[in-house]
Amino acid sequence: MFGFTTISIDAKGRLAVPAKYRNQLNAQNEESIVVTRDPQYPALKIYPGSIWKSISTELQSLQGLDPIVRNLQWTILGNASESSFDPKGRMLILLPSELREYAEIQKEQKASFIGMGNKFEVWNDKNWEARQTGGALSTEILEVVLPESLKTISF
Amino acid sequence: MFGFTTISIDAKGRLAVPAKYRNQLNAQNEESIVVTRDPQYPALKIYPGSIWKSISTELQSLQGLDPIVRNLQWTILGNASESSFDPKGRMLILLPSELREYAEIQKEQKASFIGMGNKFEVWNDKNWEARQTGGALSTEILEVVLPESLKTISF
DNA sequence: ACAGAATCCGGCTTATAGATCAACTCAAGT
DNA sequence: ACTTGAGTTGATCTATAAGCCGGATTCTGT
Repeated sequence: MFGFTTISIDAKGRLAVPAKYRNQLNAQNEESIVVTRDPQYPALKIYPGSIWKSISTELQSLQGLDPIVRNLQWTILGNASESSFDPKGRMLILLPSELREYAEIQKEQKASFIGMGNKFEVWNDKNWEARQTGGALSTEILEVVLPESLKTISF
Repeated sequence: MFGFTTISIDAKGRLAVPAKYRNQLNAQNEESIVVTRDPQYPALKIYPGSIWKSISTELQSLQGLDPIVRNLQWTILGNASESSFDPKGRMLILLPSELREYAEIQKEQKASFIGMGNKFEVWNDKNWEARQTGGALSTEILEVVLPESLKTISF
């Protein structure tokens, strides 16, 4: 589940998961996926159900006194939205408007769907292109110094 | 799997893997290969399936909030494209247009296919020649300072 | 509570990109 | 010179994305 595809967001703010990834998700018996914020960049993360389960469990189990940890819990857990396959094995995700805003993705626009192995990212395609060529994003990159407790989680 | 061959990209942006390498891949029971960006130079990397598996697994497992790590994940995982042998044992790879652009390889042009042992590289043949003679590439080389966590991965 | 409006969700159709299949030419070796 | 295999080009076909439409459901305002 690698590589990227340019997809279009329809007039209703929906995103269709590209078939090549869908097929693999089906093959792995994944029944749902979860969309949430990327904690650093103006982008969205998409996790297959099983991956989400382990990441969210790990995040929840962390003690909540460290401000960075709490922030991560809010942004990742608090913005999660689950979708599942339709009876024909297709998947059309309705991106909640807060997530669309966060990732600067408008309706009827192009977006980049990026396969990162066990998870995916969705970018406004202009931002993705800028990233690829080393250009500036419209939103600043956050500098994050991670506490030890997070070093083992790969978001 | 060493040495280099000059190959040509056809009008549709396709690349045929030279027979001498193909045969060795077959002999090693490799069933697919993965093309992706070289993280430093305007060139493409081609990994046999098994090699790709270990590299991509290592990359994914790295903690994902470090900007350098994420950049590597994006460029390597996010640009990967898999191909497999056809029934006759031949292999014709369609190079995605973004990869062609990145490596400055145009349709109907020559390219250099370089065997590096357990992986291959594909260069615009002018750039390859320039590299060989110490001349300047048309695109600057990126300076990359690798964090310790990446020192063990041989891309 | 009801009506109207807006939003959400599924089905259908069509243009297209990409994968497969096939054929031709060239080069090399016997 | 003939045969075989490789490289290259061309053609076809299938799967998919995306646009469109209509029905259903929820929300809102009166």
